[in-house]
Amino acid sequence: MKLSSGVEWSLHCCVVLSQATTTVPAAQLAKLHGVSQTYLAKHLQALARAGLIRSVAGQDGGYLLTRAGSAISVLEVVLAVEGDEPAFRCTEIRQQGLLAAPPKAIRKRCAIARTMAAAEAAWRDSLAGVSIADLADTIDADTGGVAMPRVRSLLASPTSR
Amino acid sequence: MKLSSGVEWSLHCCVVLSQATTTVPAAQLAKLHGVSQTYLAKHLQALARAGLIRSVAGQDGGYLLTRAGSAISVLEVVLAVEGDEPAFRCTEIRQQGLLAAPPKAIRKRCAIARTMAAAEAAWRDSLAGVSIADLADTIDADTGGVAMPRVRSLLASPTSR
DNA sequence: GCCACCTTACTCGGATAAGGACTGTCCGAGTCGCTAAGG
DNA sequence: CCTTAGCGACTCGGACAGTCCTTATCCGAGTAAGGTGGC
Repeated sequence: MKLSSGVEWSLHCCVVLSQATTTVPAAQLAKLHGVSQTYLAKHLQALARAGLIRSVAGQDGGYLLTRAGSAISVLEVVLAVEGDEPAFRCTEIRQQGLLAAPPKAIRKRCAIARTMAAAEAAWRDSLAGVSIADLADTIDADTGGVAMPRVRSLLASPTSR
Repeated sequence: MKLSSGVEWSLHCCVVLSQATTTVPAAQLAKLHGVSQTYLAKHLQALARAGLIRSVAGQDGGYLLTRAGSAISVLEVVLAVEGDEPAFRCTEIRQQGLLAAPPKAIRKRCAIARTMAAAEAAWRDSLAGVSIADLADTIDADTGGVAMPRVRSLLASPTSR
């Protein structure tokens, strides 16, 4: 089990975008975080397809959040990048081989699949309870109120544009 | 995010092993579930390395649980197959690029990493609360008490041996 | 002075290679049970 | 009848290819802003 590195990148980018008052190009987001510009673009496109961010083409274009940071959960970002398919996929082993279960038992979902699904639901609930704004607030608090003003300052500075 | 199919196989095998009174060869476990014999062996070896099952070589050899099914959690099986590394790995993006955080902020772990870790902890807690014996009981209940006796019967029959 | 058009530069978007992990397979080393011979 | 040595077959264990997904990259289509010429 491994999460794509794009999840981390996307979450950081969403926090930055939540501080922006105008569009931010993908190239600038890449420079701010020191990651591959072209590969980050791929993940931003996934976020755009999911409707979390919106793209503006042409001069002075870039990306912006479609909603307030407080209205976007971490779960939405993770699912947009990773896909909404469950991590555990039941292949119905119980219907194969010598142990093939009688049709009567097929009424209910496989107990193992239910157990794994319950765990994944707990994971999703945990992520659904945290918003992008919460992340920004926490990061700001961790740095004594320095981080977010600095982000806004860098976004406004024309040098990195 | 995708879990290895070996997780599903291993869990089913552990349920079967919890019903066995003697060793069960890997080949038989594969036939019971209709899966690849050689590939299943790979995952069983992982379970053995984790100390969940023990291998017995030679004639009438095979695998057996090292503990009672009630003393083995689903989480242990999943971690044995998937590895105990967390799904989300923080690469410390906050220290890279133009947004490189001041050293003062490095005292605490990245807020994003903490959020992801908390969700993963919830996932693990959920899986840790279910044992192999619980799975066996649930499967048995789902089938009206037919499944587990049938497993024991097939394990005892010499035809599949 | 105002408007329309054009040029320009910048942006995203999808199509295109390289690497690594999961999936699947094979054969060899080691071990236990059975057999048979000897005491 | 009991012990013991040898044989045989069965078991696991690690080493070896195939395929899919993640990672990384590139160039082309589209678009908005700014400048320019005409009215």
